[in-house]
Amino acid sequence: MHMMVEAMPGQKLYRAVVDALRREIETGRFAEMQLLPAERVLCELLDVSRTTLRKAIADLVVEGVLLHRHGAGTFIHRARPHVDQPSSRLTSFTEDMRLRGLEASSRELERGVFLPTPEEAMMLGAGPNERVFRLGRLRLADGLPMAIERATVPLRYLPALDLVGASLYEALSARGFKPTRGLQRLRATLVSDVDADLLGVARDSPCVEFTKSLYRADTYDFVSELTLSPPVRKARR
Amino acid sequence: MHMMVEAMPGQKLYRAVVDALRREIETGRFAEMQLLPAERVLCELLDVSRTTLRKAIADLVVEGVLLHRHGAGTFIHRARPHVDQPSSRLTSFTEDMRLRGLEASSRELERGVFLPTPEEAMMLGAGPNERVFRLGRLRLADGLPMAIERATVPLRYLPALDLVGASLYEALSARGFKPTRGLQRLRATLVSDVDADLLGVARDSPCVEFTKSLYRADTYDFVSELTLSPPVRKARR
DNA sequence: CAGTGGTCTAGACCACCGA
DNA sequence: CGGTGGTCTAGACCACTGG
Repeated sequence: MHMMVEAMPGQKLYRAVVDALRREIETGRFAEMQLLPAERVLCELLDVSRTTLRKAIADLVVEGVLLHRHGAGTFIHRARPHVDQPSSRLTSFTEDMRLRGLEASSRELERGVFLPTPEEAMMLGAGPNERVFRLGRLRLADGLPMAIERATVPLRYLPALDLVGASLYEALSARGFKPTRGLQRLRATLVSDVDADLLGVARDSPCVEFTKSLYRADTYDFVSELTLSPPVRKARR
Repeated sequence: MHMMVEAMPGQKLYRAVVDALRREIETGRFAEMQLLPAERVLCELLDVSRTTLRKAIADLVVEGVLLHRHGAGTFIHRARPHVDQPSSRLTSFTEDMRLRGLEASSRELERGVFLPTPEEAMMLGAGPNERVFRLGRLRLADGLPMAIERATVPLRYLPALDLVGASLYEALSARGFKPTRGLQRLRATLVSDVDADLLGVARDSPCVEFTKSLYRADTYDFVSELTLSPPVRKARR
């Protein structure tokens, strides 16, 4: 009856529970169900403590798979409106441009392994000596520079570097890391000299800086993007 | 020696611990410190179980106040680059415009208590009968419509409605809810008929829809914003 | 009211960091 | 190695939901 939640050595029990629950919800005996069995029932089924079970459930709630309702029960979040692919943002530039009738392209600016800047170390929660992978791209629409995308991610989350192709997110996904939640800022700022040259605008031009921090479970990485207040040329339809 | 963490009746103990820690970090005996005392030490100081203490610490980590480092300790996140006021986004329109040399203004479109749409109910994790407060504003720059901001928040997170002034975030903060993390989407879309009229553009004009979901701890609310691909008139400096 | 999730406790052991 | 945070347990009581 155990529903089998044996944690492989080195694996955390609650992660095994997360997997087990996800499995049962998607294709197992909880498929078709809208309401998860009560926690105390699940504890017996899975043979884990309630604390462990709740830790697992909490993860799935953050993921958007489950939904708590205090005195009512834990619900399975079917038909979620925001299933957004984790990669949707990084690929969306192309999509955005396409919908405006512009052709998107990009030029790689920087790619490699570095020591994090103090700011990065703080944002990533990484040690000052823990190396990070950095990828910077200039984004163009119909050949016109539109944005600069930068992504920095602690090395430990990445597979072999030569496997990192155009999409950093694919590489992350391959390792099982799917950034799904984020903290973001959007604010006016002044474009730096170097960035100004790249974008082909006068330095100190007003710009919108968009910084997005993605994190997953207990850790996170971040993506920063600098978008020029559009050099929109002509109305398009 | 207790450092006084008595939870008022009806208040959760770990919230009291959160407050106590925040106080000590900002102006108390942990000011100047970079490394928080060990958890087992804090447990004795505060006279709470380690579980409760960790729950409190976890909240502060989510808030960006503290930072975990496994075998090393729990650090105080001083000089955070992203201290963003929770209200920064909602007020940032004004700031953005100011930096571009434009004068920002706004017109209130909608304000009141409603039943949530099914989509909202799902996003907010609210019951279909739980009422929500909704606030919509048209944002203008030098009198020109630039964006539509909408915010929806479950009523239970708000104080008396007549206390909700121009800033929904201030009202939330007053109740101790500080949305600090978010999931966001940014995508190209077509502006709806009504919105098109409001913005004074032809319907089906290309637009960028920015949807931001803010959540706090175990629940969340959301803010949605629609920004017109700028009707930029003339270069400004 | 019975049943649910939410909080809290005390204690044990594991995994990691740094000197 | 000692000290730190991370996981896990078993059990208790509180707070809310719904019929």
